[in-house]
Amino acid sequence: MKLPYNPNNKNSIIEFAKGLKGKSLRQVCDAELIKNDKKGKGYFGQILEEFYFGYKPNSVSEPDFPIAKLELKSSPLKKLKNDEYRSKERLVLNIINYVNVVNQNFENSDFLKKNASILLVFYLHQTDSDALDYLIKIVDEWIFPSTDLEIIKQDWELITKKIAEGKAHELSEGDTFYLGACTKGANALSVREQPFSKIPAKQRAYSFKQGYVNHIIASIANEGTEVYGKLIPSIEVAKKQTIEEIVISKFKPFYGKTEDEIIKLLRIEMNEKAKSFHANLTKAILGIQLDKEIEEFEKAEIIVKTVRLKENNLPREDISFPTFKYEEIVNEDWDESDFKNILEHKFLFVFFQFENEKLVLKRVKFWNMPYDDIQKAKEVWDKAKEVVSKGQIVKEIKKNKSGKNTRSTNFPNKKFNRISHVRPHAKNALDTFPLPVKDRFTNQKEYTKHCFWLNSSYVKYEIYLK
DNA sequence: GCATGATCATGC
DNA sequence: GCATGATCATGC
Repeated sequence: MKLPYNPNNKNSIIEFAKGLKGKSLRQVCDAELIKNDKKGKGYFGQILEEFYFGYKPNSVSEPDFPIAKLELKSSPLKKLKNDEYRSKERLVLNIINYVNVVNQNFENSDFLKKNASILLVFYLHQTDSDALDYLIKIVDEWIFPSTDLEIIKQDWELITKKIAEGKAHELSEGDTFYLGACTKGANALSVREQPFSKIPAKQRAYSFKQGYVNHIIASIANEGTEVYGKLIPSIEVAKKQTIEEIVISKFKPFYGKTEDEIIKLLRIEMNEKAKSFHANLTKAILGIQLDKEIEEFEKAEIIVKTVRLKENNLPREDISFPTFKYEEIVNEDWDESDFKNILEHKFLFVFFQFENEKLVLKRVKFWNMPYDDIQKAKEVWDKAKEVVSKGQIVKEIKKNKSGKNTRSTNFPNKKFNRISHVRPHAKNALDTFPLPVKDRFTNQKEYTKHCFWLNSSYVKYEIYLK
């Protein structure tokens, strides 16, 4: 069959691909040829390859168009309330071959051979419609900007190092900045061998973090770049220092200083009462304008947490995460859960400590939860899911001295698990989410919003003091 | 003094 | 109006 483009010529492929813009697969492919027997996640991509570009999907380590050195990737978008587009998820690339990768360097790696130049096709995902009807929004080639490539190289090297140390089974997305090692396979049983350990490791693929994909979308659309401030000023700096080193070197001069002293040294005006005070202080120390977001943090989806320690090094408060919806958690699998997703992020902790009633900057620390601890935190999630599923949230209702009702629950508390617990996180007791199953004790169809918390003792011993 | 239940404040 | 980061209040 003669193709309507030259598969050996990059420009020809890209020009042909642009014919997809504003269309759906049903509009551009011969609908007669498409059998409706393929469903699921990879369906859009398979139809795109076979019935638009006219080649059979394969899984070789070369790019999809080997002569033109171009890899084809399609990925879903979601629409925000303000009509802007964002990536619906991470972008999954080639599977990591644990055995081979330890003999490669970045420049000759399977990863770079396959993904140095990517033809991206972004479509708008719609929950209830057929993949053939998804509207294709963005079609363009993606080549890494040089500073990004430097970060990705460092990420790739860190992943490779972990495998070379026999720790492929401990890989986690939070280990790296832009390029992650995400699990890939039908289920948790999808494992493969690793070269320096007998422990089977979960099958993983290289992936761009969702935040990085959003950045790709924004730069293709050529918009939104003015809302970012850069941490890395040039490729020369990127080659010399990691993001981690840059951040720590900017904070270090302020270690041991009080908040007031830091503000004076930075010569900035700040409202110390403002809710955003700590976020702004972090930006100011990093040399980012207060009205801008930190580009590298957004791309790497780094979660910044400011912690105020008591004199005994214990955080004054546990650390909260967003509330979870009861109706969602009962239908979720751990692997797709919001809680696991958060725990796989990279965090930047900024530790202040009370000394003579004043807050002093102690240190900053990049951290991501070790694989074993994520497994342990799953027990808290499992328990919370069980309690909601069985309608067994409320354990007891008591009146306190002032005559107010106080309920105790069966949600996992601090004693249940050393890492995390579940507690209310609401405007007040009447601020609720609907329940999938009526609560047996109270007969209520809704319950006060709750969320997962990180135990203060865990933060002290496993993050601050380690 | 900590664990647990509950709530506040700001910004979008 | 709500999500989010942060904090308070009570009882053991």
